[in-house]
Amino acid sequence: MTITIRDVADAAGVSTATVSRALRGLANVDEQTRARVQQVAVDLDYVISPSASRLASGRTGSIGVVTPYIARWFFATVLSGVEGVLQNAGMDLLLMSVSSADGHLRLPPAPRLRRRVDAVLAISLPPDDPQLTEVLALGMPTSLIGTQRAGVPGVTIDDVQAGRMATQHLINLGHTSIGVIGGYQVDALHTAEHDRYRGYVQAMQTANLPVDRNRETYGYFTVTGGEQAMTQLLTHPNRPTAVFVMSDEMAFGAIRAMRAHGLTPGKDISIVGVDNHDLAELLDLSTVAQPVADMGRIAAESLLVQLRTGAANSGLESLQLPTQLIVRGSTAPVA
Amino acid sequence: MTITIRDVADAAGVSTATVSRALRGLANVDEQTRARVQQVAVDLDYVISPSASRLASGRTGSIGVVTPYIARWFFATVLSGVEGVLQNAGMDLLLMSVSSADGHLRLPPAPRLRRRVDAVLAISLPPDDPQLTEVLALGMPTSLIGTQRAGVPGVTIDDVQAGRMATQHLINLGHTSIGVIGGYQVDALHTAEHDRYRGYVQAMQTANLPVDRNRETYGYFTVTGGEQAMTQLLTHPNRPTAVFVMSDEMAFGAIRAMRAHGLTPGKDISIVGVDNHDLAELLDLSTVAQPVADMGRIAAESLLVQLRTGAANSGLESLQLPTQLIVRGSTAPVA
DNA sequence: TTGTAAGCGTTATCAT
DNA sequence: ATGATAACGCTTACAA
Repeated sequence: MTITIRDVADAAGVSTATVSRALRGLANVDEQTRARVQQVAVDLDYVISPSASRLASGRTGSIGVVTPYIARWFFATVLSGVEGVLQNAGMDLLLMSVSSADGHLRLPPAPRLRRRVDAVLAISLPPDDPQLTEVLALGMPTSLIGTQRAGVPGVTIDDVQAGRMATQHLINLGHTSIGVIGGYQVDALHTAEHDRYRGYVQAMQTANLPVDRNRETYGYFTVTGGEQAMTQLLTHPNRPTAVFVMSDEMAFGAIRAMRAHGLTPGKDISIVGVDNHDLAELLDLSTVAQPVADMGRIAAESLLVQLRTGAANSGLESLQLPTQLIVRGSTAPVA
Repeated sequence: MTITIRDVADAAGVSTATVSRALRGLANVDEQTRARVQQVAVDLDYVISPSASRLASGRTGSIGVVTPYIARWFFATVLSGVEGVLQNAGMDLLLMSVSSADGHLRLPPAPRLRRRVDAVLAISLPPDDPQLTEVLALGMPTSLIGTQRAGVPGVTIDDVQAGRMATQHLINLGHTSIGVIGGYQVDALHTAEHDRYRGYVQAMQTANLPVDRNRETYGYFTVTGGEQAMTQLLTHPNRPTAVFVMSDEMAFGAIRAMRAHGLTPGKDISIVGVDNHDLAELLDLSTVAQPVADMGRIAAESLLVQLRTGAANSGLESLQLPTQLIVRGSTAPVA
């Protein structure tokens, strides 16, 4: 019923081995033969059975993308970059979310990944995350996006620099009382937010400005989280005149909080975010732009290279992409 | 090296057949035996080979999600709903984007889907799209999200009603000169935008208001597209006093265009969108909310049912989820 | 360059 | 309830 390599072989008058070689573009196949086989395959509307191929070859031809979120801008944008590259390479993309945020108790990714993918792409998993550790223990090529871990290739931006740029921008505008809205806890090691915080501290200290932990809040990288964090800052005794927000989405929330308090971004308090979200321009938000889709593309390509090279986690170390400060109306000289 | 069902069978002192039954929870297995087998499997850290299982059973245990976009809010949100359900059901999610928007000439989905998934979930593919037709010709269970096609189960909202609600809201506010920003071409049959347009026309005609095609523009469902469309409307001889925009993202662009012209949403021109995008509230945008993540969840669940029932496209017809008008500051009584 | 044939690790049929 | 064993459809040494 379903047509197999056997049928193609018979129709083309060759062996299944030759069909296999011809169709996969291997060398050592007479071009005449190859052409004939290809033609027959098309005529018969032959489609290879991935399962059989995988079983026989040991390769799955698919890569797993592990991400804590799907619907958030950063993750969706990275994912779209990854998808483009993988589809182009003829690889299957197995999408797997890890995160109990939506209530479900999810199985750890490692067991779900075993034997079903050739490589893994992990988006913004904290480098010390035990789930990540388990995945790495699987021993397959792995690439990290947004975070760094020794010995594992990946793509990030220079988060320290991003934090420094954003903060320095505020300092340059004359601000001395500068607050921070982070994600969860800036103390976690090696995460993007920690690095961004370090950049903030560097800039402040270089300018001999006080780093006041009372002006540090967390917005959980969500709009509403940012709104709450900003509200907290606004109700603080001596509120900051400027705030470095570690993501645009949180900054959007912060802007909303300001409006609720009758305050105008840029005019009353300066706000600078990170990402250059699609809507940052619309909201006139100053931000440190990062090439999100490119991060996905490049990480995916690096993974394909690892796969071809055969060497797991070899050679390619962590790559840092450039960021760019984009000044808009949400930041202005201190009154 | 890699441990197989054979190893488990030997260690448990049973045949591979029994191991297979025991581990899959089939009936006709002594519970004592099952328990022992399970224990051995755990001890040996046995993981089934999906390829072998698929080859032998003919089922892939994975479903393909076909979408034109990944990074756009609606699609990413649907996708996250789908992913949650599938992961919960132990199904693999194969993500496949169709769209030449990012430059790549992509292979049609049907050949890429054949023999590698058990079912397909298509997000917002026009019902008359030849690619969709090819996918359906594959004869596997398929579910549509956001569009309807005779004989194919799916989940949508009542787009006619959505268009009517939005428009009627503007009419209720006293507007008589109402423009439209659609996606591509509202003439395409059965697409969401066509239905929304029909709803608009219904409302206008019921109110004895003129439907002026000069006040119909297209924003390609993007922010910048919406901006351009709005700009076009604004530079029109007699501009509308209110605009029904078929998606929030386009509405965001429209708002930006208004600002560029020194106009304020709600005050100078009323704007109502569709979606209730995460940032709609922030931008004070009135909109017709649709339960996007739910659409993904429900469609995925319906697909799982089809898979279990075994009947392709049987029973379950298209399901419509309720929408809700959310009134915010971007719509106000006509001056 | 091409063919032969032994796997690859399950599932499922048919006995027992 | 359990066991033998024939598929499942391809890849890949090894031969020729």
